[in-house]
Formats: sequence, C-alpha cells, structure tokens
Amino acid sequence: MPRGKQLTRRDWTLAAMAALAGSGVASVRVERLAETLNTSKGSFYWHFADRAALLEAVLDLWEAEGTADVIADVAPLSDPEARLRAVTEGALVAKTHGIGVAQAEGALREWAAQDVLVAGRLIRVDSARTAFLAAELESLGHRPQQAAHYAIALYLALIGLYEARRYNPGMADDGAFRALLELVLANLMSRKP
Amino acid sequence: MPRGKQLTRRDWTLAAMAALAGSGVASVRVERLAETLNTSKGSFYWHFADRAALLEAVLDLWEAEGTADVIADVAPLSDPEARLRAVTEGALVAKTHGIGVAQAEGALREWAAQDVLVAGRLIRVDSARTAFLAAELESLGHRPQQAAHYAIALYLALIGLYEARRYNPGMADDGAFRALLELVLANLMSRKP
DNA sequence: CACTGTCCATACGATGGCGTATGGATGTGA
DNA sequence: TCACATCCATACGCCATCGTATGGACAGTG
Repeated sequence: MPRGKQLTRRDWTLAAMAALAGSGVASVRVERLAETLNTSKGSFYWHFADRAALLEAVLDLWEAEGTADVIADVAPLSDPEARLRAVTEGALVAKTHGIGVAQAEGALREWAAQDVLVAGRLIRVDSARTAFLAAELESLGHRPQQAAHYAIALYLALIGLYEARRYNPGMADDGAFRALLELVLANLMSRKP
Repeated sequence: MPRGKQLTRRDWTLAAMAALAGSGVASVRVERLAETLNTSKGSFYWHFADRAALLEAVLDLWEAEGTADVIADVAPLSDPEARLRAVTEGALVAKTHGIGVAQAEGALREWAAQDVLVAGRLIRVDSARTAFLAAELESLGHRPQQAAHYAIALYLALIGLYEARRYNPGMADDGAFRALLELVLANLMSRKP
C-alpha cells in the first residue's frame, strides 16, 4: 500500500498541466517533470505508458475539472441577465488547481492548432459555451441570429482576453470585456418592447 | 554573381514564416526548411548565423510587411466610420506572401507567450492598433474611456477570431465580429445628440 | 589559364529527449 | 521469515536537431 510520499498518476497529471499552462505543450517533457517532482523517469513510465498518455490525461482532467463548472454554478440563478453576468465574471477569475484559466486555455488552444484531437475536444467545449450564451441572450429577447452572433462575439473577446493575458497584461483589461457585455445587454434592453 | 537558382536570406525567411504560421515556432527547424527548399544546412548557415537570427529575421519581416499597412491603407478615407469599417474588413482578409493573418498572428502570439522579446514587439503593434481604433471611436463622439474600452474589446474579439480560425473554423464566423462592430457603431449613433 | 570569392553539400561531434531494461527498495500477506 | 507486488532509480540505445568544419562547384577577374 502507499506509504506517504509516493507519487500518483494525478500528481504527474497536475504537474504536466502546470507546465502546459506555463510554457505550452512542447514544454511538458517527462524528464523535466521528473526533476520538478524530485523523482525519475522510472516513476513516470510506471504510471503512464508514454508521453501521449500523459497528455491525454491532462486533457481529461481539464475537461472534467476545468469546464462546465462555471455554467453549472450559475444555473440556480433565476434571472438570465444575472446568469450572464455571473458566468462572465466567473470566466474572468476561474482557476483550476492554482492555474489560471487564461494560461491553461491559451496553451490549450495553441495545442489545438496543431493537434486535431485536441481541437475536437475544444470545439465541443466551445460549442457548449456559446450555446449557453446564445440561449441566455435569446431568452432576454434577442432574435436567434443576433443572439448567436453576440454570443460568439463575446466568446471570441474572451478568448482574445485569455490570449492577451499571456503576453500583454496591459491590454488584458477586464474592464474592456465587461464594457462589451454591458453594451450587448444595453442594446438588448433597448429592443425590449 | 548569382546564377539563377540560388537562395537568398529572404527565401529562407519566407519559408520560416510559412512554417511558423503553419505549425508554430517549434516547427521552424533548419534541416526541415532545408528539405522544403531542396537544399542543405550548409546554405542556411551561410546566410544566417544561427536559428535565432532566422527567427529575428522573421519578426522583422512580419513587422515590416505584415503590419501598419492596413491602417495606412485606410488613412485617405475621410469618414472615421468608413475607416473603421475598412480597417476591420482588411483585418479579416489580410494576407502576407500568401499567408493568412490569422495563422501568422496566432502563431506569433503563441510565440510571444514564451519569449519576452517577441512579446515586446507584439505589444507595440497592439498598442498602435488599439490606439487607432480608440481615436476613431473617440472622433465619432465617444468619451475617451468608452472609446478605449470598445477599441480594446473589438481588438480582443479580433484576436479571438484569429485564434479560433486556427482550430475551429466553424466558430470563426466573420459575421459575429461584424455584428459586434455594428453594435459598437449603433450604440455610438444613439449617443449622438 | 590559374585565382579568388560566393554559395552549397556532407560528414561530424554534441545535446537533449523518448522509451526500455533491469535491478533495488519497501511494504504486505502467507 | 519468505515470497510477492508496488513503486522508483539508473543505465542504455535510439533519434532529431543544432552548429561546425571542410571541401567542392561555379562564376568572374587578372
């Protein structure tokens, strides 16, 4: 049985996730991680078949714990507008195991640009999120077409914000994103009969 | 003297840029490029000191030929709103030497996230662009604070669009971005006395 | 025709990363 | 205690890539 300071699959996966968020997929290397975890490759190859298995575990972990929670958390709120505000605020500050969303998702999208399987997973997540946004906007009175457009536009701005945070903290101004949301909501109001 | 089929520094730089846009910085490797160009490393190391010099040349080329042109092209237009529309349309379709902006800038931002020098250059470009957008919005009647916010928000959405195009063509809907611009402009109009 | 400078091909050593193999350490159960 | 399973350390072979070194091909020049 485990005797305290032994490493688990999860430990390796979390370390890999941190490396991914910090410096991109290319930087998650098994010997590097071993050094970080004060152990050796031997441990790694006992827990994982190969590097690809580790990366898949990272994806699984992210999809399981870094996703859908934000939406689920705001579901109990009754007001669509309140849900929209809450979900966007959540998206701005979310963290998973001490890793900021911006870093994690930025690295993930970079990865997706070079790996179809990763792209597939991200597309699923993107669809769910934009669908949620569109539904809320529609329930607030927007026409389906407009709702879909604004939902995607808001989400694109969020992606841009995540991306900008990785290299240009100055431009990664949450205020700009919030102003955009307010603009969409204000336009919405004015269209209400 | 040159005898026809000789390679130039520029040839190597363009090939590197294509590789960068296609599969990220990590994929621009000298032996790979040599193969692509049907030549050998010997040629490369005659034209460049090392790989870093090539990457710097890529940055220089991008900053010289893939930047500021869009803004310069619309300068002659007299109407600020027309300039805004023209510049955003330009940003959606721009290409440099057959390479789409989305691919190029996406890869560039990924790179900037891991290299401070690249980040510095990108930040300069970002600043110029958002300053232009903000100035136009302001000249259309927005208050400075709002203009700055919307300028950044629009630019973030553009970055997000570039990013999305790299892995999720379905979401990379230009219509959403255009709708966002229209929204900003419409809101602008309604505030006009 | 040599001679020289420009541009490229090839062979080489060095480095770093992956995955395997093998043995050691430590705890558990018979 | 002994056998076995779990978990890790170390050494190895392999491959890709970088950068260097060295010589060859070819054009112009004296």
